[in-house]
Amino acid sequence: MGGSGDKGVEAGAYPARATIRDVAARAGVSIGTASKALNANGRLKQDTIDKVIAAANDLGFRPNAMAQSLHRTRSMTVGVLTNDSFGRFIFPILEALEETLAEHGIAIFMCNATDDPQREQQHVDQLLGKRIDGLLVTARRMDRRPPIAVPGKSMPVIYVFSQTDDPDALCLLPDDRGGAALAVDHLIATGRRRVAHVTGPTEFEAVSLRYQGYLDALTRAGLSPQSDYYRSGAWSEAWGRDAVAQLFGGGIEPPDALFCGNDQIARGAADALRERGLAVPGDVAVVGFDNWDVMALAARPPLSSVDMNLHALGRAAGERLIAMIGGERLAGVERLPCSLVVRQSSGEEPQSAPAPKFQTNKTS
Amino acid sequence: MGGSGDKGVEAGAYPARATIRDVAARAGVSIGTASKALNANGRLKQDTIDKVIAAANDLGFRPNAMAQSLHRTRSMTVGVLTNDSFGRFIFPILEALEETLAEHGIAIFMCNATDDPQREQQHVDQLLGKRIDGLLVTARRMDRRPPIAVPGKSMPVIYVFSQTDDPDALCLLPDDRGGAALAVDHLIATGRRRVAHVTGPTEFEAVSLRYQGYLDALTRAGLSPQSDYYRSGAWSEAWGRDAVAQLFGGGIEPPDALFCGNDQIARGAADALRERGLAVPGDVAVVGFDNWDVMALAARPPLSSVDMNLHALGRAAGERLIAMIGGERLAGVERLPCSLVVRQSSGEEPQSAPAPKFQTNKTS
DNA sequence: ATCGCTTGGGAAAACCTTTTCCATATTGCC
DNA sequence: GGCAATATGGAAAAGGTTTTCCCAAGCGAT
Repeated sequence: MGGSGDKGVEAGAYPARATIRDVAARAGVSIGTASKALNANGRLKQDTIDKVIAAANDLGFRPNAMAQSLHRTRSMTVGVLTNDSFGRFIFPILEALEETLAEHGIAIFMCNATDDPQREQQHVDQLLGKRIDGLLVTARRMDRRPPIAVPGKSMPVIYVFSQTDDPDALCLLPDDRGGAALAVDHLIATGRRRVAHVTGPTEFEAVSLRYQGYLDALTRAGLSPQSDYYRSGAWSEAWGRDAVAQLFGGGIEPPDALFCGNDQIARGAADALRERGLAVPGDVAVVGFDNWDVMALAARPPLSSVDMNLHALGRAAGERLIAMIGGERLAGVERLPCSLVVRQSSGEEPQSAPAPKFQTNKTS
Repeated sequence: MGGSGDKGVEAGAYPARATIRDVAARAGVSIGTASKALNANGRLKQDTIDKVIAAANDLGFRPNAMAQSLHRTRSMTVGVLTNDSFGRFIFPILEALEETLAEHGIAIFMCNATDDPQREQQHVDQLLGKRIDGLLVTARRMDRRPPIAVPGKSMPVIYVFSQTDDPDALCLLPDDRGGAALAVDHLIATGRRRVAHVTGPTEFEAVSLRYQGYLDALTRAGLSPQSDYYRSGAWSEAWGRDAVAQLFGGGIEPPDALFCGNDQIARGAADALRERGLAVPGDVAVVGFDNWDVMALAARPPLSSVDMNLHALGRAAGERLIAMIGGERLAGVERLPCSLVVRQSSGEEPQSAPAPKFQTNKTS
């Protein structure tokens, strides 16, 4: 192993990597021939091919992908630009995305702009220089982000878990509305009639979408929504506890179910209910949103929760991006189905069977 | 904006990006001159420079980084290989790393091997082809991972938040032992004398290191460790609650302080103590580890906790990598200091002042 | 008017690989 | 033995950029 001599290497420098020229020299052939042997391309004697491959192995040769890309049309790289610093929602998406793209031999340049437009522009410039074949943008979800300026529409751009106004862009999001409806359907199906919705700050689009889903389900069941039962606050456990104090502190008829905007609120609510002497799910059923294991499984009892299927979202993003790089034109907003994971906080009985999953219909 | 004609573009294809040849043609100069103008390199008339820059702007020209790297020695990219899927510990590290490298114009290829040695090898091969200038490896921390095989030691490799046996490699880790001692010192300094340690599975090196730090602090204070006070279990809230039941259920003299191996254990313990009618910190002080906001801030009361300063770790990793790319030879295990963040779970009184921070000494 | 210097800009090599086209050598056939 | 056809491998261009080297023109000085 390792046959490259260290003659002339200055202290501290790393040895130059073998080129196809070195391989050709060692095999005693021309570089064109070496290339053909390594790529099984031209018509060569088996003996020659073997010689070249042996030489390449001896030298630990790896073809220089940049030189290759230079006259392929593709660089086989894409950029991922996150606006928010990488958060817990982005991780599963990224993981699935990386997996999907790696299957196609595509590598990912990872950039983080932390909401600084200037840094964002620098990153985009750098990525353009790298000749990425496509760009994937994720951001905090509160606001629609301004579109990325790609000169001359020279490559496909996908916004995932984030949205923009550019009508030519493709945006991939979870179906918050459908997911919420799924949760409330389930609560109603298990006999609850007074379902309250405790959720996060109204500035989030997700909050209004989930509220819509909540209304959808109530309407479908012939129940009339009650304004006392809609409570918006922070995305925190503390708010979940506060909301329970408000809802169960007298003055209004207490709900028999809580659909919470996220798992932290749900967990806070569950804690507060227990501390009030109310049984979950006996007296009040609770369903959260996000299916964040750290919260949902640690809560007492474990929380039923809506799963946004972020892994599937990431995989879909990868597939769409590959399709677009291949020339397909996709645009618009695509919402992918959520699932409901039922655990004890909404079940009649503690269940031991694997939690059933229901899916929202995929909406385009 | 965007002057490149769309003549001859097939449906679905993306327009070719402008090259320096296009710029030169538009400015009426040779490509060599165009290059010099854009890089402020040769001796050119100001007028010529202006013409070239104008042409480049018109065309939205970005130099092809791959072509540039072809005859620079540097590709200005590094690889990041995670072994564990990206977890919550890796995120802050990555963020700081990205920030540090971006400041130096270095881009990151992100790879995830999910513990599959074959996928890992594929990724390394791909990265070698991309001619990355350096490689950064992170992994789950339980075990020392086998070293990455880089043919001919042709580039620097850093293991961050993970360790390997390769004596030539540099490993960057938090100083678990010092961090633990910091926590226990603090408990002792605030008057606690019976400090128990409730921690995670013994297979984790971090568990034994933190235990060492716990012993260090006790010894320093002239307290003799009591074996009943060392409890190892899972990294979960449930285990924190169980441990409290064991420690306070009778049979042994109850401790007056708990130093927990992570924040989840600490939170579970705090909950269990409260439910037993014991005041935190009045009767029992609690300190966690990780300073994971989701746990530490949501606990009642908010948890004092040891912070591993992962952001600093990521930044250090970036800086070391840049130094090594520059030719410096670094190796061995470097442990970076942890901090203690004091909140109410260990304070005498609820404090309103910003939490003080103490740092462990940096050990090399 | 000639020499030498400075200034401005072009030509071409180099970086690494692939691919097309050609040249040589070998074989088969008449 | 001479020809064509095939098998094999080389030469060179292309891809985009930087950089070195060189040439031409303009200038002042003698």
